[in-house]
Amino acid sequence: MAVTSRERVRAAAVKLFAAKGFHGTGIRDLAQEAELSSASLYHYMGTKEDLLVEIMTTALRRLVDAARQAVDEATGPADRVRALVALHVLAHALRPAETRVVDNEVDALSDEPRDRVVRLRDDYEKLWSDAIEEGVAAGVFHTTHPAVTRLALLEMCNGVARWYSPRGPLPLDQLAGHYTELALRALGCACPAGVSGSRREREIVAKVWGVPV
Amino acid sequence: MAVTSRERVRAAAVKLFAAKGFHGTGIRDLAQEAELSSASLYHYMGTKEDLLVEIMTTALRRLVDAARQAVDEATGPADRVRALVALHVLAHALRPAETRVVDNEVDALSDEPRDRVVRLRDDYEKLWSDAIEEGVAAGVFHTTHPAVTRLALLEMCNGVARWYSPRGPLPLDQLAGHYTELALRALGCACPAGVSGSRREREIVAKVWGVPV
Amino acid sequence: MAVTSRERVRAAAVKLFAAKGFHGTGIRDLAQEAELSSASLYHYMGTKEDLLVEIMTTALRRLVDAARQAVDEATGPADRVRALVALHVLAHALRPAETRVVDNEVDALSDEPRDRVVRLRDDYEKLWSDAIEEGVAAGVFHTTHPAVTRLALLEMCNGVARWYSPRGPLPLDQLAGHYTELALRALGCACPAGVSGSRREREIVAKVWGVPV
Amino acid sequence: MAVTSRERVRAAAVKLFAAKGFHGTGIRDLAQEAELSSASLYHYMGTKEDLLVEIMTTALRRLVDAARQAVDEATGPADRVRALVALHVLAHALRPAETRVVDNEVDALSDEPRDRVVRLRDDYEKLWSDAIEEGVAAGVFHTTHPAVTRLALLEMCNGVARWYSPRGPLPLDQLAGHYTELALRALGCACPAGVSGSRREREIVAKVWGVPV
DNA sequence: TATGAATGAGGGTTCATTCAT
DNA sequence: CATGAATGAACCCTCATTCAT
Repeated sequence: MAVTSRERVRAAAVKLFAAKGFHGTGIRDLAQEAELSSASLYHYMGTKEDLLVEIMTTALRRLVDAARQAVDEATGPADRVRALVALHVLAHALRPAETRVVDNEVDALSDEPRDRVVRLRDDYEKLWSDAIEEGVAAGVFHTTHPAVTRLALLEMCNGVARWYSPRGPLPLDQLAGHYTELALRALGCACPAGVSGSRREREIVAKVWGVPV
Repeated sequence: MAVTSRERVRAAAVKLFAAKGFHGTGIRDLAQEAELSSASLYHYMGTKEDLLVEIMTTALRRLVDAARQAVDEATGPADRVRALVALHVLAHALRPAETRVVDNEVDALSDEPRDRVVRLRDDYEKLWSDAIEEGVAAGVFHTTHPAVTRLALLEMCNGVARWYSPRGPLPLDQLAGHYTELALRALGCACPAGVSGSRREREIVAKVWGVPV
Repeated sequence: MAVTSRERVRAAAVKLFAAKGFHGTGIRDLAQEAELSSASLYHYMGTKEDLLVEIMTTALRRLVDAARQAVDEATGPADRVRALVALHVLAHALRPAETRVVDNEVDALSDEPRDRVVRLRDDYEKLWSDAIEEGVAAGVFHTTHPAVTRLALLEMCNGVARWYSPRGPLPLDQLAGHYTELALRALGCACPAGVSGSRREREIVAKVWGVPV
Repeated sequence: MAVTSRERVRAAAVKLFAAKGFHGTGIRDLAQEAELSSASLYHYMGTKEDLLVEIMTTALRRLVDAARQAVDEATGPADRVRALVALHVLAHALRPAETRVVDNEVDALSDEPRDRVVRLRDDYEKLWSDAIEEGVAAGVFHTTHPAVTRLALLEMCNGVARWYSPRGPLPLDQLAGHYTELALRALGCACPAGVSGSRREREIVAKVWGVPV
């Protein structure tokens, strides 16, 4: 059950990149947080940027995997958006550090890895636009600028990683439910009453992120 | 109507802090962008952090001023929220650099200036919470967690600064109108149809930011 | 008549690269020798390698310039070789540091600058092979492998930079004369008696290197 | 006839020290070349410098041993110099890596081992000066500065290690013969015609270096 | 025999900042 | 007003080396 040095390095990077930004985090900060010498860090990583890339791609791949699964299981566009929102919010609430890094540090990447990361993010957002457009086509959603709405909803949900605290008054499932309601309302959906909870998405998050949620 | 060096320095900082972050921007980058030597910069600024503080407080003060004015002129909670959203979106669309700095670089500040900035931001958000709570009390809005809703809407609108382009297909007033609609819907307001446009907010933005909008 | 910092940096590099090799010389060594902080070095140089490249190309260009001039003025192959040898020996005796860097540190260069340096060296050696081949064709020299002989003679003369001391017993002109004799003998030239001294080459060296020789 | 790890380490060091210099070669480079981990290297060597010392002293001892043998067998000063030159050239042509390390990396040694190495080199050069001075005394050689001539000839022959390739057009014995001729001519010896080939020296080299030459 | 883990020291380079001119 | 010169501290990263396994 030992925590390996490798894991400590990664955890330190996630924590500090989220808290102080990539450029605001020094190698010595990472070393101190990981309880290693700065030279030892380099047994477990390539460059500092490699570490960032690994964190971002892993996080994004998990998000994509989870979202694909949730979308596949959902029935109809409303439920699909509900699932996407719930998943996104839960992921941001439970993994705020990783998700903040993903949301804030894209500009810190150099060209090649940024392209790769952006491509992954595009894959993810495609799931959202498909669901939204499908709902619009089906007459379930009513929004004049679906692409803008998608961006607005995504940003709205991203914010959760910035302020949510598990020690706060709002239980996770209510948080997810609230955001789901906000999103579906914003989409002009008459359906909020009929949509289910977010139990299934919690399972997916727990499984994909491999933690006891 | 010459542009002073002081203005060029400030503009350079706004642009680069927005694009690469405070820690990602070097004094030499600023100097190059401002077409000055790095030593000359120090005739127009204190430390690099002073520059950041000045940018953030100015931007926030303008936002607060504009918002107060808009709120004062508005009639009823729905119109108040509409005005706040429109103003916020317009400001983020027209001043994406300043607003991105405000939204992303708070963590780069040291304790004392951060407190001041956070206090300003709290002043601003207070206008939002007041409007929302008033609407809830009046039975115009229906949301179970007004505070969460406020955060969600603010983040949603912040996103505009990340992607809006004046060269895109969406005119500014439609952008503002769309976000207004999303927000009021999310608030469970039956009123969207009855709310006016965003002409008045454009005037305020133009005046407060002192630019031909 | 002040010595500028820039000159001190260059002089330090020439001295230390010659004494300890490029890889054996640290930036901090250079700084100490130049009586500057290591950060200040970077006002006067690009990278450490840039400094090496500049030293090598300057030295080689001077050698080529001087040699071309000497060759042009010389009369006949024997005198041409005599002039080349005398010039080479004088340059290596008077500028041992620069010439040792040129002779020993080519491998320390990365691909692109190495190619440039090698091309310059080839230009220089071409003057030698032309003179030798001309002499062979004219029946003045007798050597079965002119190319090998050229390499042998060049290496022979390079050695001067490794051991010659102005405080030693051998005056410069005798040094040059001796090497001239060795070279012409090795070339199977019956002429040594008839060739002049090295006064003209000393003038050229003095002029090209810009020093009171 | 397996190649031991110890031998692989030594061979790697010889190759890399010759190609990139002592300071230009890292422990990790050696490990990679020897196909071992960098920690494992230390089973077969002391410090990196110990490795260099061992390589240099071995090479120099072999050179001294071979030269002594060649000198003992030679008859008269001309044949003695011929043998020394042939041996030196053959050794440098066949063992370019070792000889380049000996010729170029003396400055990389710290004081104590450098003294030892220099002493060995002096032993070797003594054989040359003895032969030359003997020849001068006997009236066989004619050179006004025998010590300078010795240095010139040694450097001339060292150069072979820098450029000779067994895949080139010049057979080894002709190479040796050519350098022999150059040397004896430079020494003002009327004898070149009468001197024998370099077969015996090839045998010595083969035996002392323990390889199929 | 062999290596993964670990590190203090140092590598080259850039940082934000000051100051004399 | 403007800057070249200058620097201590820090940057990311690699160095040669040790040691428990």
